[in-house]
Amino acid sequence: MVTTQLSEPARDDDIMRAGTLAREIFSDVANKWALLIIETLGTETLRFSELRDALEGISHKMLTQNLRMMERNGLVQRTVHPTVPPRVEYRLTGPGLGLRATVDLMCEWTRHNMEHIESARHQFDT
Amino acid sequence: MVTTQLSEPARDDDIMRAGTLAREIFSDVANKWALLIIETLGTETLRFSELRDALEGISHKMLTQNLRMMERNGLVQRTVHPTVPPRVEYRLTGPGLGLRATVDLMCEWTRHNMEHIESARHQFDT
DNA sequence: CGGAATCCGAAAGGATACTG
DNA sequence: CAGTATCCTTTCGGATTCCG
Repeated sequence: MVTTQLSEPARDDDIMRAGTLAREIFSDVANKWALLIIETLGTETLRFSELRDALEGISHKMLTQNLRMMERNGLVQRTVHPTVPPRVEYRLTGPGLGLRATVDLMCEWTRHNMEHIESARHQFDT
Repeated sequence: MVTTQLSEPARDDDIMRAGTLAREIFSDVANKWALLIIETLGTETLRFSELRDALEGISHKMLTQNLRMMERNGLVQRTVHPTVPPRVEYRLTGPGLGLRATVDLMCEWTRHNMEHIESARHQFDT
């Protein structure tokens, strides 16, 4: 019985293999709310409530959850002003801004292709 | 009582508002498996089983589900060869390849920033 | 082989209430 | 105002089985 595996051709994106750090980060990043938060923040500094209002449809819980995760990954910086009532502001870090550039392109792609996609859907649904 | 709202400054990414077609498409696209499938397909033509093997960790069900959705959105083309056993091949369409360009950048960003992210995580977890 | 359908446990996510 | 915790419903997603 042969249990040793012949090593694969090792494609460049093999780095996205399951269980790798890259795949884990990608899974954090490649989710609807995280990307929309990045897009909404842009180059601005926004308060928690401003973000919540801008991101229609997000719940209080989802917003805090995603902001925590993004802060942990060093994508957003969280600043607490010790006033009363408290004022907490969020803004993208350097890496966050870098990621934003790619998200911008994805949004641009969406705007540019939505007509085509809609017609593809209608055609498929028959 | 004033119920009419003063119209907002109308930022450009207001197009991603909840309930819009753009937001809906973005939600389809901005998910882990869809993006990994796009990245895996690249410019190749792959069979269902080849895709499943390449995408470590995806289940039979998730793969079909995502491929159906992506086919419906016109991102992938599905070709059935009427042989026995059947042979089904997938490849990115024009729009799919366009989206792939942005996903490539996102993967590149991940590779480039993973060290920084990992240290940010360790620092946060204290 | 690729796909559909079923079942079922796990996880996501909303609503609410409470705290500093 | 921002955040946490709790409860509870919905959805996700894996395992399995059957069909072309």
